[in-house]
Amino acid sequence: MTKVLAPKYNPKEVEDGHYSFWEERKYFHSEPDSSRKSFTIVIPPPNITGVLHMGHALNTIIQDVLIRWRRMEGNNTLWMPGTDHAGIATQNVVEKSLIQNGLKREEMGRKRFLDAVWQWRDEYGSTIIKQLKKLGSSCDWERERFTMDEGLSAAVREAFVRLWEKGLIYRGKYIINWCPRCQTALSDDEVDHETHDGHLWYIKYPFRDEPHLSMTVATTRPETMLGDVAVAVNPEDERYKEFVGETLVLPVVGREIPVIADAMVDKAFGTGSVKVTPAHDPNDFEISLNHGLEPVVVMEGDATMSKDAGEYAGMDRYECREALVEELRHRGSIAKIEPHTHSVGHCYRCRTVIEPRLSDQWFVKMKPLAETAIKATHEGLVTFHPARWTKVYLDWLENVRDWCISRQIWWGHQIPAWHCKDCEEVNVARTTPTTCSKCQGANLEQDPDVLDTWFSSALWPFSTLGWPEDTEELKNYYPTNVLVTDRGIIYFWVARMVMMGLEMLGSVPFHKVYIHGTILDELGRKMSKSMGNGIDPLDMTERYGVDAVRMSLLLLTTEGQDIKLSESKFEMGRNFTNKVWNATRFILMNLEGQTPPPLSATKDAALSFEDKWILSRLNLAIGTTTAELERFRFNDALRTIYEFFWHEFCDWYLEIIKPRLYEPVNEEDKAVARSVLVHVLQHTMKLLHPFAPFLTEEIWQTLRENFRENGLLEEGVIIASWPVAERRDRDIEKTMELLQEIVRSLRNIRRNLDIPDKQPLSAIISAHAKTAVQLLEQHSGFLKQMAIVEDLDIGHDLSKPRSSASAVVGSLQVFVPLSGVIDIDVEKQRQQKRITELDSYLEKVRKKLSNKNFVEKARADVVENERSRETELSEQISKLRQILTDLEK
RNA sequence: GGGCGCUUGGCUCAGUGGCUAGAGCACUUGCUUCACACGCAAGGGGUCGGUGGUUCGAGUCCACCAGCGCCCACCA
Repeated sequence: MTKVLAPKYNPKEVEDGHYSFWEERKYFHSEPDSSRKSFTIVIPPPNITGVLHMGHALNTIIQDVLIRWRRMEGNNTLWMPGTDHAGIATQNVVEKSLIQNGLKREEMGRKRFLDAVWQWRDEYGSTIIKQLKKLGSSCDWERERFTMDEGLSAAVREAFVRLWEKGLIYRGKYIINWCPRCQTALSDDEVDHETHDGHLWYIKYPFRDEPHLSMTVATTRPETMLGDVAVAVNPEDERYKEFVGETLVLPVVGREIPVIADAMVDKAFGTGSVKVTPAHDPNDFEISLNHGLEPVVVMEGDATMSKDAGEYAGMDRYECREALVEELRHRGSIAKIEPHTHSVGHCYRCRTVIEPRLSDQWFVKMKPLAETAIKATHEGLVTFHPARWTKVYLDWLENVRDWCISRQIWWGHQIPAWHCKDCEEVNVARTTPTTCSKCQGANLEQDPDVLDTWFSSALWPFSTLGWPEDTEELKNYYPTNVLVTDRGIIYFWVARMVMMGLEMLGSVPFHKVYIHGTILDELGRKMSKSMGNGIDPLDMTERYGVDAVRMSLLLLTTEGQDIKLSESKFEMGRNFTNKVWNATRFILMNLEGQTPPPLSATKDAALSFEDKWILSRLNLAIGTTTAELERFRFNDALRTIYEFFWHEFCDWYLEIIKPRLYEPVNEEDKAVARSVLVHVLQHTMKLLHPFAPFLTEEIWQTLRENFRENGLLEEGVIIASWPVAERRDRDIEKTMELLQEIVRSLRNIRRNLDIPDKQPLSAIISAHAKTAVQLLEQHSGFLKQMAIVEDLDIGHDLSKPRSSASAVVGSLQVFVPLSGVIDIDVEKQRQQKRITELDSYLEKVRKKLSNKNFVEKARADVVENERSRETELSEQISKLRQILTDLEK
């Protein structure tokens, strides 16, 4: 008994069921298997604090398409999932929630706080994973990893120790980026620069020996003058040469500071003389090293002024700025204040203005690592898609600075270094040491800092596969094939993975990097929580269905271009899911519960014209879809299927075969049509499966339920094989094009002359060539049916009946005699318009052909093509002119 | 300051130097036709930001310009 489908596709009814079905069948699971080609993607691990947004959705859907497609192709496919502990972000979130319960991190202590974070993680950390599943992600969930789980933590330690042993990790006192709110160091990449409208304060520093004279320095941060230890000028600067070596007195503070010469000073900026604040500015720190100056720290970690700030101690940095400027103004020390636009660093996690701070930190020496990565990239071992990102990535590697990896937070991988309290030796070890390697003392204390989250992320492609153990997984799945991500983390993540992969395993972690576009709102702005301009992907899946969301996004995904998204875009996908659903419904209804023989059992001779045509087009669609997927052209791949299914299969094939189904000339012909229907449906469902897994699975299973016994579903119960393109028949495709054109021209006449859709026409088609007459006669049934023509007269050089509408199709003429009233003016207008149109084409063609250079230099086939176009166009025009003349009689 | 991307019909976007520049949405007209009004059929609408160049031929390559956007930079 045939299952009757509802007239509308209802995604909600089927989605959950199919997902758990796939999981139960272990459809997503992969085991190492050296006999098969593997295809691996590691997911960009979302933060455990994350909530799914459109960016994740797009990223995930793209990976799922690639994975499902390659799986269907027969690869041993692994999509490795997991989450990232996201050090600072998570610590911030948990701290906030604890504060609501009156709990402060500092009061709780490290151990209790970390317990609370783990608890939070167990409770909320898998939210995003559930959301990824909702989208249909076919990850191997049995292998899910977390950057802080045991195995990955071991990998982090191993990597750290190896780098330390090679001298690629060092510790020291430097100026780093400090977030006063998160109270931790950040790497250069974790600082977002924004342009601010600020001021440039010009402050006069008097000479000690001649207090009525002074040097003027310009600064954007007057409060840091409390920590000034010198004034520097360029050694080449004639204006100041004579002052080098003199002593100035720092206003308000009263400290005596020297005038020094340093090439780092830009003569052209400000006054050409600059205050030197080593503890609070990276350049000044460098200058101080060259000149042996002792830094004066005037600010604490929370951006309040320190005791060395004298009377300003305890004030917030901006409060201090205001008070100090007021004081300077009062004393007459301000020469002038100018408006000044400059860029200000902000913490990428909390937006607080970054403070350069002098402190002890751990660093990775990047140059040697970068060089290896650059080399591997030049050798083509890693390619970017689109290719332009290669340059962005290489530029970063070439100018890379050392990476500050220590963070003064608690949530993360604590640095595997133990400080000996007796001899100050730093013991770096894979396992917790009990005695100092230098003095054998047992007074060891682990470094309190944790590692930058991106340190563990950099190991992700192999730590998730069991490294540093020598696992079967590593042998089978590493290097992975494709990395799919967004341009925002090329430096943070992609480049560092390449470096670490090469350093730890000696090979790149992936061969291709696909960088997809960013999802923007309707106005082209980034979607953000604070602006409230986001579109919630889960809300969209509720309203339109997962497959509709997937297909809509993929139809918008051109190679790497940003996507301006609005809710209405999802209608495109939903409409298509419904179209597919209804075509299936139609097919099932017309199979009447009977099982057609597989197409392979049907003789070619039994196939009719339209059968051969649709099969030829199917083969084209299969080939094109596959080729476009290879190139990461998701929109073109899906558009191919969309076009084929909707505008060829539904619009033409389903329509033309209706009589064969409803009033068949014989049962065999009906059975053949049914076989073709099922064949095309099955193959399109396969092609569509990576894009719309739920819909296609539902249809597949419905077919199976109905035809359990017939061998139509050769792969069993899950869509599991990718179709292979077979031969096309171009002659048939060409004939079809002609027939379609004739049908369209007849429909056009009908509409233009206001003939009701159902009223049958009489039509005459005149051809000059005998072969054309023959061909058309063969297909007269097709024409009659599709254009609703009752009497069709096809013949050699037939003449136009007196009162009739006409059209020229290729070398043919189509006439529709109209016994009743025919509006001559409408018909004349129609013909005139067409003549004008063709005339302009003809003009272009003639222009080309009259160009001697074109005829001589252009490819022969191009010239030949233009020649035949000229002939055809002029013939068409003259026929149309004749028609027009007749009308005027 | 440097780099990159974008500018094609009303809107959102495709478009591998040469098929009459396409699609979805919107629009117009006609259809409650027994798969689908989340539909069917027929249409209207752009000369591809500007200028110059390369070429037999440019939306497609090059240069410059303009507007929009993104990224990078030790702009005291």
